[in-house]
Amino acid sequence: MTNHEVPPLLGQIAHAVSGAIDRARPELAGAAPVVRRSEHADFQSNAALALAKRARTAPRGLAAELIAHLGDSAIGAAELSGPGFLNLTVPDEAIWRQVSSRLNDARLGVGVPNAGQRTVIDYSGPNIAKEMHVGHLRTTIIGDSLARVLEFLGAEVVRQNHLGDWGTQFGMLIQYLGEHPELTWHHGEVTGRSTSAVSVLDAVYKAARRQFDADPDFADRSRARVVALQSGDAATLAMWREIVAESEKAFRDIYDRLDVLITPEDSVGESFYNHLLDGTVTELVDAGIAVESEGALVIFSEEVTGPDGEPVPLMVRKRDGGYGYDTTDLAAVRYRTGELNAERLLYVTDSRQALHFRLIFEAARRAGWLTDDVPAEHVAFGTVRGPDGRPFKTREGGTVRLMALLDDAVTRARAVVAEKDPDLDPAELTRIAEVAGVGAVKYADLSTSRVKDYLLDVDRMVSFTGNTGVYLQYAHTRIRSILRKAGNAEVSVDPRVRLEPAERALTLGLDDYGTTLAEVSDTLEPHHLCAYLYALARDFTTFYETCPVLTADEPVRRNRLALCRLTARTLEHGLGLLGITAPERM
RNA sequence: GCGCCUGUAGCUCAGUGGAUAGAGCAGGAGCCUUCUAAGCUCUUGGUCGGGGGUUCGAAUCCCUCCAGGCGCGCCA
Repeated sequence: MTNHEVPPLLGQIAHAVSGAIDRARPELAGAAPVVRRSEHADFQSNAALALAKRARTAPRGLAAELIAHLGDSAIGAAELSGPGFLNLTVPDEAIWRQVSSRLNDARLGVGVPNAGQRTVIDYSGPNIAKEMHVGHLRTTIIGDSLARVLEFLGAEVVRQNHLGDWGTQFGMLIQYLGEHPELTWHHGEVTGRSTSAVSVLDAVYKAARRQFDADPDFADRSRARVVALQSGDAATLAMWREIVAESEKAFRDIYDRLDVLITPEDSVGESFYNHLLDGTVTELVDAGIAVESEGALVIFSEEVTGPDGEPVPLMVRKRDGGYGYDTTDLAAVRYRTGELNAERLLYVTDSRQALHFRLIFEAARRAGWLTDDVPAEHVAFGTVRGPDGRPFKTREGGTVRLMALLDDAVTRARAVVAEKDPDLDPAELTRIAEVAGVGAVKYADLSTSRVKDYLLDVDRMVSFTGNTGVYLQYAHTRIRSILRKAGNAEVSVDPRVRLEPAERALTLGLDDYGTTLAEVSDTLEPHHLCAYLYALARDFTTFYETCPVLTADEPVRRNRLALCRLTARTLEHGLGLLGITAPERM
């Protein structure tokens, strides 16, 4: 196994066309070669069309010049077509060698363009003592996939789970629990998969809220409890810590089941920043960025105005002297760049917070915590809606618990799997149903562009036909089946074998993997990876239908086995970067 | 009022200024003595919200209008 990058053919071709441009028209040196995959050949270059005007010549003539200057390159054949397209074909041998090199590389020949880039990703961020619901699904799944992709591309990823673990609501919760010692809410005391300490706490919180609104004496005691918490009263803090710990156990169950990589060590909640808030505010005041207004301390935006035409403020310190989330987020930027040495900051939250982060980033730049070479990006995503187009809710109008959604998906997956293969032993059935059900939920979420509202339809997700996570898993198991039957032997490639059309499409697709991952890194859109893997699985299926593997004569058989192995590895790896398991059989 | 986002087939969605706008689902017709039929083949279906403009070329870039969603100081 090697461990170095295998440059994609597309890049090699682009380089060759660039060279031709430089030689044919030195005054155009450096112009983009505009090379793409093509329906009419392996690749096409549209450079002549784009450059004809600058070169003061007809596109077809310029295209012909480029062909003449291609010289000795990776290109096998270049053909002039239409108004000035260059149709470029790569020799079969060169394509087979790509397969061979990738197969022999531990990283499938993918490079590390993000090498060493310290990237802080803020995602998931559930609230302590509250159930995780479908609203947390997107941030958790998208953030986790991005973390995996960036990490694979060499970035030093720092996950930050910005837990909602601080605030006045804990006063009433702690007070209520203290007044009701008969309540059982600890992890060990609560049984059943769909109940947990946090679901009990969620209910307790609602009860506390009701009493808070109805009983002025309790409200007073709760306010006193908030003061006790903030001033560090030992007993109150102990209770708070217990609540946080119990909640984190429940989150852990969800994260385990979702198979996401975030760990307790990544939990850096709002409370963590408490000791940094005073310093943060002082710095902002000293720099003249934060100013007093109506008794509060605010930062007025220099870019955005509100309904009254006045600059929109960030609330740095409330009139009552307290700090809100604006201050916490400012402190977090300062900490992440100053202490964690972040070179890239990502925030995976819903799109409604777009203005908030715009203001935070603007203020952080003015304060010098963010500089031009440290990009801070709000990785926004749309609202989760139900099949009726309205925000996803239960029939009663409540939020849908994430664990209940997963239970539902897995239960339905189990029914489908049992129907497809009635002889499956129960343990295997359970395993496959889990992987298929959870995979379906994740794939459905990751496979559309983030920013649009996301329509969550469990029926559609677990129908398991067409463009779903299961299609990819199924393609992978079919390949594994072939490889098992072939004895899982080491494979080698004979580059002299002629490529069938289906093999050609598959190999050119396999060559695009690293390019696709780089695109995900640039756009922070995991759906590009989904689309890539789906196309790859389709290309494999066409190959599977038209090119027999096990019954083929040598050396065709060996080459096809190599293609199977590389496709299986690419699918498995790509699914892995989406956080989806690729089982051996299903 | 201002700002951000969205508008592509009946439905859900792709679509880096390039050749005939693509998938899946749904509808119609077929394919299992042959590597897993969770699959495959064929087929029906489009004024790319409307109108201008830039360009040899626009779903894509610019302007404008329409429709929907979200946001705009003491909740996160």
